Amino acid sequence: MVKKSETSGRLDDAARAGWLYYVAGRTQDEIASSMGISRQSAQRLVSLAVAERLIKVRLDHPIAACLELANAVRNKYGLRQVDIVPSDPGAGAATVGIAEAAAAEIERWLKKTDPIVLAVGTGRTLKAAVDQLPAIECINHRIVSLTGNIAPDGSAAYYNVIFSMADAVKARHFPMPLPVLVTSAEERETLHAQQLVRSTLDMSAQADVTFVGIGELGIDGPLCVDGFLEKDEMMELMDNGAVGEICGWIFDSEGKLLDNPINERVASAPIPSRETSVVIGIGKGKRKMKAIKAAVTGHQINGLITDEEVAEYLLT
Amino acid sequence: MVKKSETSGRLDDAARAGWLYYVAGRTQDEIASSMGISRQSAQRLVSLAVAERLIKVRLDHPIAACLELANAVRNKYGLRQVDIVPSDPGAGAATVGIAEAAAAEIERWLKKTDPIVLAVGTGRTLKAAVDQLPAIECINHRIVSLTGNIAPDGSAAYYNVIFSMADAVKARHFPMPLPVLVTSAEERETLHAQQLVRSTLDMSAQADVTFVGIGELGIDGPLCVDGFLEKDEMMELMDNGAVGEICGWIFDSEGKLLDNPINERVASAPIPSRETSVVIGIGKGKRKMKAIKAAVTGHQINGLITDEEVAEYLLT
DNA sequence: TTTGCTCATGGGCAATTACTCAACCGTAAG
DNA sequence: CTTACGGTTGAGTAATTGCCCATGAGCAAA
Repeated sequence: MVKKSETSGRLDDAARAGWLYYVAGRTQDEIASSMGISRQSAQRLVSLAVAERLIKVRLDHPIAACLELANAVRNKYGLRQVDIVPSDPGAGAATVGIAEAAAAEIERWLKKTDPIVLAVGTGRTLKAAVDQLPAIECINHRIVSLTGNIAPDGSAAYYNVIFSMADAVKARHFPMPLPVLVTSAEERETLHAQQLVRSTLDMSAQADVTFVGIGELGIDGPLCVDGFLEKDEMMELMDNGAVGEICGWIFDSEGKLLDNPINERVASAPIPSRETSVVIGIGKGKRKMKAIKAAVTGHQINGLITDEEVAEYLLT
Repeated sequence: MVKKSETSGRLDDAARAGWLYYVAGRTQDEIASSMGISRQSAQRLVSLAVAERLIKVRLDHPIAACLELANAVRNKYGLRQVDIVPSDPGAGAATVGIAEAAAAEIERWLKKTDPIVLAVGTGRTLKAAVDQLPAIECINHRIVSLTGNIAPDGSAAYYNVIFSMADAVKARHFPMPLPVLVTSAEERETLHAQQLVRSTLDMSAQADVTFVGIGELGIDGPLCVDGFLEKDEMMELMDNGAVGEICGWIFDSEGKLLDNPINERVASAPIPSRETSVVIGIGKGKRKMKAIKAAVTGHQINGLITDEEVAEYLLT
């Protein structure tokens, strides 16, 4: 009781201070005196509210330039939905902006009243987006993971986003109790034949909407950084024309899935049908340009959330 | 074309600047140089984005709703201070939450360094609040009771809170050595003329801040339960339009003190001026709704601590 | 009880932001 | 051509905010 109530009491104070500051527009001095604390403490509470992600900021204006780019990209590649966020010239964090936009889009789907199946892939950008989600209750929806949640070392993979999502969203969650890569095509068959896995795979195939991160290849790409592939395996893949991956499925610059030993070992569910559902890819930045272009060219995805920089590249 | 596109172009710029500022977290200087404008112009664009409500800020915490309600109630009734605590739909205890909030507010006043006079009324809620107070030493302050401390049967009234307060707070205390109700207006005159009573009454009139419980009428209300009024007296009062009481002072649904024999026998000090001091009423729950609405409507109080349920009722 | 550690606090200061004011630009009316 | 006006700009300045640091309270281990 003591420790708990004190901690949450502090968060309550942070929320109150943050509200007074951002919503009511008071200065930190006013907040301090009205809450009976020092200005510095008020400042700390406000920044705590930000750090704890209690404060959500969203921009409610279609910036003309981004809208035009989005239209052009949608038409050129025949996508169902495109969101472009402004590029941040100063650069920096790879998920600034795009995470908020993706969160807004996820939220839009979750707020539907008709029950939906929402599938999620993996990736740092998607994780950042999910972290932006507010608390939502949507008990009618089901959320299913396309990718396994077990890393090469046997631990739960950090960037498996479905668990982060479960923190914020009250809906039924279906993780995929598999490694991301298995040792052989035969092992994959065996594992996928299990009843529990089978039903999750079936559900993912019925997804109404899917959010996936788009990963670039290279020794700095997620597959290597997270230890799924060795450096030399990666080099060989790239020599064979691989440029990107979604949920571990590796594709070439045409967006065709490669017919190689790695893809035979990917235990992820297939990317849901682009005919019957909306599959939204998320990614931005120079390093992902080629992968994104390939994904939209080969129709691995039919929706895209990215930034101006990538959008302009897609239009060249 | 010229005027229109320039205006919307300006809004676009504002949106972009606002995005860079709030979402990307860049400084106005950085925004200025990246957009090729002066720092002042960047600042203007950011504030324009706020003024045009392009920037939506949301606080993702249960307390946000309470703060919104508090603001609305404060504005609607012209109150100086409003605190709203979350309603606890499940639990029944009438003092859950509100007591802690009231205690925090009392503490805030007691921590002031300038000497103040703090007046207290009576009531179960106020008692519960005072029980939440930590030990404080504030020898510069004076605490004065508005109500008598003698019950109808001659015992010390349990819900006279000043004695509970004395347990926790080291400050000079001034109880009111009177019954709550006397037998006639004449007796009240006589008692109030006593030197000791006189000086306490004078002090209460100078209160900087006052905390009072708001009591509902009815045969289950405090005046009946504690034996101050008989059932038939209560029925008659209610027939005459009485809906609530503060320190025994009975008022109608407009918040006007009733001109009746009961009020002539109330020995409590008058409620301190709402012009010169802060008078904070405390109460929550369905049964007190009418009384609370009357009290704020008739400006018997200019501050309020209550719960969401009552706040919503006050706004209808 | 002492010691060492963590963490919240408030003071102080530098960075950042908001506001005021005079000047300026383009336009339209006289 | 002049004048008045609405709106914008940059400079300057006051207000506000972010951050570092010394301090002290609280607490657990010795």
